[in-house]
Amino acid sequence: MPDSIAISPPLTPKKEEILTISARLFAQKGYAAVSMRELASETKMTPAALYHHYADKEALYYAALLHVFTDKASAIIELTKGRESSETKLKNLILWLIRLFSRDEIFTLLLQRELLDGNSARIKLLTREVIEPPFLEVERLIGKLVPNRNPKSLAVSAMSLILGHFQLMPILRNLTIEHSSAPIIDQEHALADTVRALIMGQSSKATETRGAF
Amino acid sequence: MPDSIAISPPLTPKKEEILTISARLFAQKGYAAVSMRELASETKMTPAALYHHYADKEALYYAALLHVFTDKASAIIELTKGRESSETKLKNLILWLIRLFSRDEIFTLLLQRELLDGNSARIKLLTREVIEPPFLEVERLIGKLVPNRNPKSLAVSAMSLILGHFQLMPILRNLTIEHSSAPIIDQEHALADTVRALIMGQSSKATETRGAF
DNA sequence: TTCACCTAAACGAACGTTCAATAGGGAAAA
DNA sequence: TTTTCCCTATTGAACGTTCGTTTAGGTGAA
Repeated sequence: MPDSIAISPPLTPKKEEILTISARLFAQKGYAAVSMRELASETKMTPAALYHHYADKEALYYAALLHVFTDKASAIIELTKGRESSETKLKNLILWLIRLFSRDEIFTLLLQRELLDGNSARIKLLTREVIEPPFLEVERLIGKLVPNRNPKSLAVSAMSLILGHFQLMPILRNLTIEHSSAPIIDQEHALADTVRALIMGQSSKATETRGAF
Repeated sequence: MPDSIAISPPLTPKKEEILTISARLFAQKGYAAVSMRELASETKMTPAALYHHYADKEALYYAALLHVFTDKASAIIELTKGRESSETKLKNLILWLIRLFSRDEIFTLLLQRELLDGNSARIKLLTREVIEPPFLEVERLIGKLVPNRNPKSLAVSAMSLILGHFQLMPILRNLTIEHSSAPIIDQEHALADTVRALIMGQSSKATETRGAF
């Protein structure tokens, strides 16, 4: 048994640093708008040194995607194994899912860009590593809690609501909404309440007590 | 009084053709991934001819944005002036909003890209011309129909749900969902039912009769 | 004649990428 | 211990291509 658990990606510290910085740049500006020279400059290397670690720009981009996406949903297992009620599990799962996006901007940006420009293989990676695990668990809990409705379409709606919320963020700042001032943790809980209301099919008073987004 | 109503953009047919083709390319590949030579080739001109009509690439891109976004939400006036009940108005408004995205892929792609890369001025354009008009009307109707809840946060959630649904589309094809086969008009109504259920705070049986997405 | 519209050709800059050369550090040989 | 060797990591420089853009000149309708 090896000391380290992560044996799948044998990343040297240097490679890890490259991928972290590359992921940030690709997330902020998009694939086509980032040059190898800029990546080299940010990682304090020459372009030629970059090519020693990765065959070309696309390989570097894909490695950065893997670095950010792989095992992103692995923490789900913790949430589903507990002794809590299904209702509590769903609540925790939704909150965990929301924090996945709200607390990792680079991850969220890369995901949004991949949804626009990802080819079939990359969309499959995204589905398998990020979306599907929480989706299946949400669907399972809905089947238990709200059996008279279609769990699949309801789970899709829940994911859409969460994703759409973060997609809409840049516009919310222009809609004269008093949300921005609220602490992040309150915004997370408010969104979680809305998602739960959508699933349970009843208005939760919590959205009132917690205020708007 | 001129014959034509649209006096704001005095677009020649040639310019209109340029903008239509440019909007398609920018929507499909993104600003940085489209070259002036490609735009010239698609419009059957030389690059230099393109520069006769637009000062530079950014001006052309912004003009294409204006062409696609401007007055996109003007049809709302028709929906709000009628004699129908507020409930019917809301229903029609939601359906109209959904069709805005589902029946104009170029518009939807440009909007999603602008939400990622748009600067402050462009986000404001997007807000003013596209998002805010239906948003305010949805908010107003919610205030009438569900007065005990926060209209603003509920309207935001409705918009998020719709936008997120189309953002999630590429992944739905990988989630083994039986939705894709359904006619577009049924998908539109199913989504509309979900949005109304979110607003009215009750599960609508319609999502069952119409099936999943 | 004029002027909007177009062309061919080229500009310098930036792009992705390659290559020969070299520095550095640990293992192997002396 | 010292020397040799080797391999990884890195460099400066350059390759050819494509980029956004400009220039000088042409064409055809009013």
